[in-house]
Amino acid sequence: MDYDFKSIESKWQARWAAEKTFRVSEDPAKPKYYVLDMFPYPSGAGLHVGHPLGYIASDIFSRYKRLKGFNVLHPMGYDAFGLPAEQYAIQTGQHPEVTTERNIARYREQLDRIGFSYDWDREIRTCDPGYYKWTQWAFLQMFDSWYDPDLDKARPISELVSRFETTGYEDVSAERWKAASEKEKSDILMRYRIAYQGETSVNWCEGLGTVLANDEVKDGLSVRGGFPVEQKKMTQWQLRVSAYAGRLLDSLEKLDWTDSLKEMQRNWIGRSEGTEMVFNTVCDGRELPITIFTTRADTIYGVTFMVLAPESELVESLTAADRKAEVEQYIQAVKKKTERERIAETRTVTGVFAGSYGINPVTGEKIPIWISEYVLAGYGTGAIMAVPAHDSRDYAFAKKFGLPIVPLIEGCDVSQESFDAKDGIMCNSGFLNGMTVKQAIEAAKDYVEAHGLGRRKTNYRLRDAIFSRQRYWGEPFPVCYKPDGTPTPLPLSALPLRLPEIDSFKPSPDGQPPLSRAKDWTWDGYPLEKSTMPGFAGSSAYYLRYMDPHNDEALVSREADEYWRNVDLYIGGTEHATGHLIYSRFWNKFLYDRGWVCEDEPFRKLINQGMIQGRSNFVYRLVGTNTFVSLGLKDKYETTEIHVDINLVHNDRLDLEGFRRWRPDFADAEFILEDGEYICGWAVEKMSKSMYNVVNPDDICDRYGADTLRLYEMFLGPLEQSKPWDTKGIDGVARFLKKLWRLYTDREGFIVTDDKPTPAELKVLHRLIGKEQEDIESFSYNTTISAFMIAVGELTALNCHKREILEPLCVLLSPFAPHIAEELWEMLGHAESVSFARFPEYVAAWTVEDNVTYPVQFNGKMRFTVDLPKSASPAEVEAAVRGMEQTGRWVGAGQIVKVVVVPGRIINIVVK
RNA sequence: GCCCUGAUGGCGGAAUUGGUAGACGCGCUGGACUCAAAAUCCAGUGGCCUUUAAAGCCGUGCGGGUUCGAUUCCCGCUUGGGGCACCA
Repeated sequence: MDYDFKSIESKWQARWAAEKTFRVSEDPAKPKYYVLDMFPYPSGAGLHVGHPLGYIASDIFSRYKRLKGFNVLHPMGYDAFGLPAEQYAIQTGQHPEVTTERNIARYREQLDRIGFSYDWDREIRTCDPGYYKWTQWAFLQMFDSWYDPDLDKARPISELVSRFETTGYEDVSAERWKAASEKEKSDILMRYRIAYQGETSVNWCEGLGTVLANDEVKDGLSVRGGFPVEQKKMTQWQLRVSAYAGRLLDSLEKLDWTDSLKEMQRNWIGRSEGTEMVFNTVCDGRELPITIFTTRADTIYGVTFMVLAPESELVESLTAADRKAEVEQYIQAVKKKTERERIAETRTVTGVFAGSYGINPVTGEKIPIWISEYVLAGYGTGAIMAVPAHDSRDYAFAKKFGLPIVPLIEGCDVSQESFDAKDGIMCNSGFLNGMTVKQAIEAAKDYVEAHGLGRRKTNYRLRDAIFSRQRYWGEPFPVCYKPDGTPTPLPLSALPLRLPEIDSFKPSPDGQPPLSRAKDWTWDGYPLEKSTMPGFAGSSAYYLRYMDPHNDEALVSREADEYWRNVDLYIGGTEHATGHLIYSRFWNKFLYDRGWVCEDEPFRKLINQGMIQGRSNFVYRLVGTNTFVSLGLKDKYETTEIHVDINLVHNDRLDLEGFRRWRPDFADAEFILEDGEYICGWAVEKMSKSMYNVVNPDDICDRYGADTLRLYEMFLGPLEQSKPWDTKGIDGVARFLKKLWRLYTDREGFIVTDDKPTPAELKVLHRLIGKEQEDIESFSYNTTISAFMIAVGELTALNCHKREILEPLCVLLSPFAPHIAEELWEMLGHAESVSFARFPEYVAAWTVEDNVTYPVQFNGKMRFTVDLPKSASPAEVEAAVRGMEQTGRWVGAGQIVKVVVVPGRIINIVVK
C-alpha cells in the first residue's frame, strides 16, 4: 500500500470544504485564539513558493492551538483594491473588477492545494460593497470626531461645537462662533476633525496621476511603478494620525513584536523633546514675533542666524522689500525640483538672505534671517535658530555663506566641523557656563519657561496621512459638496456608496480624476467627491470584520468583538512596518476611543516571516559564440553570464538537450564539459520571472504533495530569517513522510496492532510531545520537524506498529502534514477529522532517566565518566568523585576546590 | 551619517541560553539489493598530522577580555541584509 499523496490530498481537501471542518463561531465555553495572516493583494502573477511561507506557519499554529482546546479564528481574504488592476484597466479597458475576480479565483485555487484550515465562510474582499460600506462608515465617524487633547482621545465633534457655543475654544471665541456663517463654521471644524480636508504639501505622482502617502514613496519614486514624485500644494482629504503619535509610540511597549519592527515604528513616529521659543523679528522696520523649535535650548548663546523653510508662510512677511526679487527667484528654483533631485542634492547647500533680522531673546543680539530648503516647512514651526558650532547642517550653511561660528563648549574645535555631541562643559554661555551639556539643556528649558520666552514641546515626525487618491479602483468618499463648497457627509443610510460605472479608467482630459467621467455622480443633486480612498483604507480594520463578516448593522457586533477582542498572532512581512501597521493601529485606537471596539491595540504578537529568495542558475557563453563552458572551466575563457531556467538544471547540472530546446537561439549550442557534465553557476536573487528562478507551489504539490511542501518550507530554516529556496533538499522530508507511512502500513495494507508499547517506544513518543510543545510556541518549526524525523527513525528501528504510539503520533503530526494525518487517522478507525482530536498529554516520567552518565572534567579536561542519579546534589557528586580514588579511576591530582554539576550533562571538578 | 539584524562544515541549518560544537536534512564517498538503472537500506563524512588505528592539535567572521569552561557574556574591528536620512 503505497503513500499516494495525490489522492489523499484531494480527498481531504474536498472533505474539509464539504463538511466545513474549520468553521468557527463564538463559543464562551472555550478560550479564543485569533491567528491572522496579512491578506494578499491578488496580483496577476499568482503565488510563488515564497508567498505561502507565512500562511503555512500560521496554519500550523492554528491547527496546534485547536488541538490544545482553543476556539481558533483563522480567516483569509483579499486586499483587492489597488493600483496594478487599475493600471491594467487603463491599458486594456478591462474592468478592474474582472481582473481582480480572476486573480482571486487563481489565488484561491493555489491556496486550496496547500491545505489551509481557513474558515472560508468568513472570507472578505475590500472591493466588495458589503465590505467597503464599513470602510466608508469609519471615514464618516472620523469626519464626525475631533481629538480632545485634554482627554487625549477622539470625541464626537458635537462636543467641540458645544464648547465653541458656550466658552469658545482656542482662537475661536463664543461670540465669533455665533457670528460665523455656516461655511465659516464648517471651515473652523475642518481644522479639528480626525478625517479632514485641507491644503497640504503632497507627494504628487504624475506617472500615476495621483497623490501618494509618505510610505508609498521611496527614494523619490513611487513604490508601485517607480514613477518620479514631486511636492505640490493641494487640497486633500487627510487623517489626523499625528494626533495619535504619542499613544502610538507609548503603547508599542506592551506589544509582543520584534525589537527591529518596534524600532522602525519609533523612527517613523520620531519623537523629539525640545523647546518652542519666541524670537522677535524686524523687517523693514515692522516687528513680528515668530516661534522656532529646538532640542538644544542650551546653545542659545551660539545662535548666529535664523533660517525659514522656503514654503513657510513667514517668508512673505519677513522678506525685506529690497530682497523680494532674489527671494522669489530662489523659491521658484526650489519649487521646480522634484523630490528625487532634492534627495540627490542633499548635501549641496543653498539659501538666500531674507533681508530681515531676529532678536535673540536671551542676549538681545540682532541676527540675520535666511531662507533655505534644509529647513522643512512640515516639521516644528518651519523656522529654526541656527547654531553652526554645534549643528552640522547649520555649520555647512554658515561656512558657505560666511556667517559667524561661536563655539560654546570648552575645548571643542570647530575649525573643520561642528561639535554635535551632547557632552562637555559649557562656555561663552552666560548663566549656563560651567554646566555639562545635559544639565544646560534642562537649565535652559527652565529659564525659557520662567522668563516667558517659550515652553517645552514634544514634536513628532509622523505626519497626517493623505487619504485621497485620484484613482478609480478604491472606495468612493461618502461626501458631497454644497454650492458654497462645503463638504457634506452622506447619511449612513446611503452606505455603501457604490463605485459608478465609467467608460474609461484614465483621468479626464482636463486632469480630473477618473470618477469625473461618471454620469450623474451626484447625491441629492449635489456633486459627489471625485477622488477615492487609498489602499490602506480597506486594510486598516479588516481584522475586525473577520470577527463578524456578514453583519449588516455594524462593522462588528459588540458580542463578536468582546469574544474575539484582537489578533493574538499576526504573521506577515516587514514591508508594512511604516504603512499598514501604523494605519491599522491608528484606526483601531480611533474606534477604541469612540467605543466601537474593546481593545486599543489590534495585534498582540507579530511575527515577520523572512522573504524566500530565488536561487538562480547561470550558464557561461564564450563571447561571440554559441559555445557554453562549464562553471569550473569558465575562468580560462572570456564569457558572459546568462540566466538559465532552473527547471533545466538539477543539482546544478544542466540538462543539455532541454537547454537546446529551451530557446531557438540555443538549438545548436555547443558545450565544454567537465567530467562529462555541464555545471551551472548559481546566485541568490529575488524570485522573479526575468531571472527564470520562480518556483510555483503547484508544481511542488504535483511532484511531492502539499504535505511535503508544508514540511519543507518550515524545514528550510527559522521562520523570521530570509533564505533562498532550493528544491534540492526536499527529498529529505519526502522520504520522512514515506517512512512515516510505513509505520502504519506495509505492502498489503494497514498493520497497526493493539500490542502494549515498551518503555523505549513510549519514551520516543513522549520526548517528541515535549519537544513539539516547546518548539511550536517559539516558532522553531524546523527543529520540531527534525524531532519528528528522529522519532520516526527510532520507531522504525524498534519495528513499532502499535496503536498506543501511532495514534498520538498522528495527532502530533497533523498541524504540519494535515492530509496524511487525516488519512492515517481514518485508517485508525476515527470517523471525525483529526483536527477535533486533543493534543496528547505529555508524561514527564518518560523523559527522565534515573541514572545519567556524567563526563567528569578536571579544569575543563575530560577524565572519566560516572553514573549518578540525575538529581544528585553537588555534595553527593563530590563524594562519588572521591570514591573514584578508591577504585583506582582517579586521574586528577591536587585538591578539589569546586564541583560544578550541570544537570544531566557534565561534572566539572576544579582542582588546585 | 544614525538605528536595527545577522556571520557556525561543500550547502540549509542545530546547540536545552555559559557546559562533550556541527543535531536533523541535503550533497558527497563506500557497500548491500539488482542483468542494469531508479527506488530502498547500511556505513562514513569539519580541518590538520598519521600507511592504518589510537592519541593529539586546530576549529563557530577578526583581535582582545571575563571564566575551571565562551558559538553564547563584555570591549574594539571587518562584513552581509534591512530600515531611516537635511526632522533642528
